[in-house]
Amino acid sequence: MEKNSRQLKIKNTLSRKKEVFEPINPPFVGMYVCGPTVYSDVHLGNCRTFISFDVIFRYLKHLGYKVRYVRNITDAGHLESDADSGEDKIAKKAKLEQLEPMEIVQRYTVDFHKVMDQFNVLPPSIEPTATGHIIEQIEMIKKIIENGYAYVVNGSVYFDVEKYAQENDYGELNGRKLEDLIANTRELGGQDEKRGPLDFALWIKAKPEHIMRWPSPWSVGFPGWHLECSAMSTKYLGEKFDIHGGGMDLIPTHHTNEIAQSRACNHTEPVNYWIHTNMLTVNGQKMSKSLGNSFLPHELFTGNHPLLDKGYSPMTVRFFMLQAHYSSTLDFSNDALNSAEKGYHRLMSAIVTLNKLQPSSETSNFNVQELKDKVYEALNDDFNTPIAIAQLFEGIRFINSVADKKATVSEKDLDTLKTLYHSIVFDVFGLKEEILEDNSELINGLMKIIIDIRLKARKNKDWETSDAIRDQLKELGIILKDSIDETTWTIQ
RNA sequence: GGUCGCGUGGCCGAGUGGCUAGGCAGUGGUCUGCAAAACCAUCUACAGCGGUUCGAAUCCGCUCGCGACCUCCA
Repeated sequence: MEKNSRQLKIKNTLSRKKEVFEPINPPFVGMYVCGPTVYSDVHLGNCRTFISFDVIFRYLKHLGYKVRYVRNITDAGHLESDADSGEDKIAKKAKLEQLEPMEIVQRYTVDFHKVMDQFNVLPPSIEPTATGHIIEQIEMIKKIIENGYAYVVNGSVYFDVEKYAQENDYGELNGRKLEDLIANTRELGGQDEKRGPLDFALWIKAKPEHIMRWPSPWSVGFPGWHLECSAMSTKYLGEKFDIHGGGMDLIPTHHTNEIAQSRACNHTEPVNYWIHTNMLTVNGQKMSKSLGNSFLPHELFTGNHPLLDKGYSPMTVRFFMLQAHYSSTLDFSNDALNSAEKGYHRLMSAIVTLNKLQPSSETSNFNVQELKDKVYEALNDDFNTPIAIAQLFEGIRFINSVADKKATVSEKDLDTLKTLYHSIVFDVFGLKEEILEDNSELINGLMKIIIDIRLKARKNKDWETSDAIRDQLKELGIILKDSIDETTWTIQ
């Protein structure tokens, strides 16, 4: 393999270029991803982001890096609007349902974990919560004030963007000029406390009716949304760490402000590589809660949604997402999901076939090493899973041909193939076998008896009986396949 | 309005200067009692116009269409 293709390259939002990945302290890698705000069910767009970063996490580990992956839970401070005057999302929901805010947080955190588990997303190394880090956030605000980048008004603390922008490039992540940003700011009510239109809250004094509140040097109140990520990433990954990720809709405000806060506090660029995932779309439009076109995971799994013909399994959906690059929009449709379902089954059954394969010759009539190189080349090129999958499908044709005795494979190549498919498909892509594995003695014994009876019927050309057995088993979800020398079965 | 991005064959979706992406669907064949699966072959492309180049889906310009952000959103 070329040395080039061995190196992992990452598209960095900061530079807008693909850069060779060089961790600060190899083999350690610090990665922070903005997690969910747990005030309602996760929708599928969120899931796409977490699945994308799960693959990135898995691949980095596969390459031998020791990754500390921090993904937060936002359980306070996320307001309804960015005017810093709206209600806290959690508190609002709590009021609506007459529950403690922490009951809301608990319910949707549990639900979130359950969905992540269904998608076979690995838990992060650390999953810190905003409410668990109020002290860290207060300390950070103190420093920012000391450094002169924040001011206090009526018990609330605001970040001074214009002051910051005098010495720093505020728009370095979103590529916009300060004047343009200011020119495009809408006049919003409730902003009278802010000096500049781009200033944002670090600490917000709680109104009397606000139920989520903590004491601070400035007021009894709560932290601003952007602050938690800066405080927690600094605490667990240091003032400067390797990778920060999230959905691309976080670029213009959340991540831009995160950088500003961190720099204002620690005087250093906090992140080397920014990775942003693109949106999931429905009929070409961004899937979002406010547009009402979002799917909940369980609606997708069960098919219980007006836009869906049927349900699709978590692994089908995961595979579907991996067939597109994380940085492209991905459009949701029944046709696309159906194709993905079939493709996923083709991949999985090829692995079952591969597991049973025996070396058939001293040589292989397929370049297995080249296949392996191409798969890694693809993944090293900014985690290009669609290309890697395409390569795996090239290999599947070979695997099936060997099984059909139309091609040969050497022992060494067979080993390489098995290792490649297992490590990429299961370890890196995080896919798993969904077909029910029931290898109990009883079932296997029963199936052998049934297949033997049917075999006799077939030898006697009693097609009526043999077809009846096959049809009735199919109704139970057991699929029989007659090949030349044997009949195999699978449970679906 | 400002900033940015996109437009690929029936559908999804890679690819950024010259070599078949891939999946699903279709067509023909092999295999098969049939079915399924599999294998082989094969069809449908690069929004439009102009430019650069020996050569462009790929670079540049214009036009048209779509989207994202600028308001909470992964």
